[in-house]
Amino acid sequence: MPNSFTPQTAGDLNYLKSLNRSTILSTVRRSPGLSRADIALETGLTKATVGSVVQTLVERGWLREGELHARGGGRPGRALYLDGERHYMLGAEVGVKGLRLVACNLVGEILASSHQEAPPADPVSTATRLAKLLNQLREAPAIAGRRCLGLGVAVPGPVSPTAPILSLAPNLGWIDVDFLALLREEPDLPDGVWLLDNEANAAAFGEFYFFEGMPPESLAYISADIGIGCGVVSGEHFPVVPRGYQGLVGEIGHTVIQPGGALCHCGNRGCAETLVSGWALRESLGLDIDDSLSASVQARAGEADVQALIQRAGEALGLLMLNLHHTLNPSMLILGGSLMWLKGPLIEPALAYFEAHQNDLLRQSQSVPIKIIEDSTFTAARGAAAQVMARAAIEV
Amino acid sequence: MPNSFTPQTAGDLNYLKSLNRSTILSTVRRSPGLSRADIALETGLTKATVGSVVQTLVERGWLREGELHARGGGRPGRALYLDGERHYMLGAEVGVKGLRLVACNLVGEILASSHQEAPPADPVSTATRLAKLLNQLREAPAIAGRRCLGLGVAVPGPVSPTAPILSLAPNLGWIDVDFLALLREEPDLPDGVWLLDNEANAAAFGEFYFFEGMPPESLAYISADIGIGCGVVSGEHFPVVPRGYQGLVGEIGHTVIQPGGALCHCGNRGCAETLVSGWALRESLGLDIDDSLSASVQARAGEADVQALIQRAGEALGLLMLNLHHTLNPSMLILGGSLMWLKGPLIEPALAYFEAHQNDLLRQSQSVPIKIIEDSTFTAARGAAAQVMARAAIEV
DNA sequence: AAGGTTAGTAAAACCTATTAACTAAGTTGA
DNA sequence: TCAACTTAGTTAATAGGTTTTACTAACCTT
Repeated sequence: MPNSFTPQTAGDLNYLKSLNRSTILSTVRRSPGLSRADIALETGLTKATVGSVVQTLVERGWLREGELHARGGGRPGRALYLDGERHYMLGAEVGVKGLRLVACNLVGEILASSHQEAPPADPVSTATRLAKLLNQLREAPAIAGRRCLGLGVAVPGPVSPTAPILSLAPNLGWIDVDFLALLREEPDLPDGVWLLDNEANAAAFGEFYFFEGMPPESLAYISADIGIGCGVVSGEHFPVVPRGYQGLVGEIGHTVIQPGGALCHCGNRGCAETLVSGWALRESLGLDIDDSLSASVQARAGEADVQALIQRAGEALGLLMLNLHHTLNPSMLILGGSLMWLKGPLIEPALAYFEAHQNDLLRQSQSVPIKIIEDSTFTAARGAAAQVMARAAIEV
Repeated sequence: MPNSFTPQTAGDLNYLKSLNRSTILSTVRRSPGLSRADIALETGLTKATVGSVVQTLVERGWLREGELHARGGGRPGRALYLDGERHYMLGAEVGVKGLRLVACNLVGEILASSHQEAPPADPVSTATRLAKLLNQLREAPAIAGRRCLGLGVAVPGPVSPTAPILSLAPNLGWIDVDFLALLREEPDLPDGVWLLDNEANAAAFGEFYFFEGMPPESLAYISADIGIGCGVVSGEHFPVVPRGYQGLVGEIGHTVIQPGGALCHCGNRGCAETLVSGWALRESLGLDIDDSLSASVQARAGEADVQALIQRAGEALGLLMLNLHHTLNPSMLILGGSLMWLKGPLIEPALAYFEAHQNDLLRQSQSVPIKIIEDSTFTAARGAAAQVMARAAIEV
């Protein structure tokens, strides 16, 4: 499974060492500023072990020592943080409307980014185009002198769970593309970990991995764009993105929520995507793929049928959120994707529907936090970079 | 997390030893008859390690040596199997219509079973009733001389992911019941691992853990009974059942598939359970909870509206299966629960709907195997026993 | 300034898997 | 029939990691 790491079988002691290293790393990532003693307490490792592991991590540029913090009497502990200065990861998204790239550091800060709004053509030329942009990005002064950990690429379609291959991208017209292989043909790209993943999965992973504050137990990221996808993540020290048998985990855009409803481009009727998606809304408004949906909607905001259309789309989104809750039951929901540019008229009906239809099962327990990412231009690209970091961390 | 084990952080070397022990155990469980050398090859451990671990496992009655098998030249390997003679696990299901109990061995064979068809009253008296039945079961001759690994209890409602507490069983009228605590008050029950889980989760786990032949990567078990639930399992050596934030993973009966449809007992409209469930079908046919659904349906099989009702229910089930595929995308689907007694008239429309609505995403990849359990009387109880074994195995 | 408290380090002991060499037990073929 | 070969499994020494234990460091309280 080239796209995931689950430490499930032992082997040698190296395994244990690497396990401890990444456990400590993830402990600091989840709560920056812990001291060696804190880490020992939290992980169950001894102070001595933590001390020696931290030393190597500091030497290799993954951790840095921070300020002292005194707590009552006794020698104050030395705060530890992920070192944001010595490494970077490249993340890219091949989106339906263009290419987006970021370089970010171990803390998830974007050091440099670029985007080029022009739909990808065929896979080969897109690889060439992306390679050029990547090499331009690597010239950025903020990156100078850092080591590159690798490159993650997010794509708009399911990726095979057994190999890093994009199996189908309906909105690009690509089928079974080994995009990383194409990229490898390009000159001057950096070594390191190379990963390919679905755009929603990558975004979900990034939001979880670089979560500000203590991350939830699990998280679902709904990507509302041309189509509707969803990525799921959970796992304390080793966040895992379930992919499923055919890489279709979270393809909620094609769950049927209106039997006998409108015809979807997938061939079925009543898919969620026929009610809420960039594709369906553009269709209903008579727009082209290149037209700005939010601009058009804003321009026609006064028209009753446009209002009703967006309202219905919002309610369908709320229903999807509810169904997701009764199926995957994540600890947190994040809404992202270009549809978020529609703002209140779409989002408010969605939230209202979600709130109004909490049933007995949900009502009695703590309600689920919902976060909305208004501008998710680089969310997937940064998420792909996060996946690179997670993989590199276990090989430190 | 008393209900799950995920080996994620290291600690000491004991951890590693136990990890290797249960890895080897699960390797033999998944492919019975392997030799020590085979295991070494498959797990990546050395022959020496495998040899010593296998020795302790044989001594402790978890593995037994079988026949020799010669493959070409060279010394023949000694086949290894799980030892079905020295241990047993107790599994029980507190169902809406009665109590079901099994004692089974490490291979998943049911050594003894009993069921008592009378709806559970309040939690306390039910615990007393179950305890009596358990102690009766333990007198069975097939169990004599074996060590009991523990007791697993399956219940018809979501279990809190943080504590072994049944949060809500709408069909029993129970709320926040600590059923294991009640059981512990009863005399003479055996020690060992005690677990509580949702009935669909337990069934899913059991079907996965005791799968005949090589188990799929992941599996979803749809429990079609008074309500509709679903359990999911995946994980090679350490199968994991995701529970979610509030224990609602797989509560697909309350996903909405017909907005504005019939009123569900949960308060919402158009839940799947309003179309396909023992509850809704009895309602439509004017039956009591105690009436046999399958008998009534068979008696009225000639009536057109009954036929249509069952047909619609089957189609709703097929739609649920399809939506599940676009959300959790398991490698295998298993259908169980008392609704399966309705046989062809329900199942055929479900399978037909599922087949007919495979969309582009599904069509190009290998289709998903579907297994139907006609008689799932003891499936959940045996699954609960399987969970006990899995837990006990990591502490061997 | 002495005593108390917590943080972190150093060296030895310990434990487990590996390595490498061995024995065991079958098949093949002259 | 027997030597050569091949694969299975065991044994003893080694290596590599974590822990234990004892220590030093550094700050606060009185």
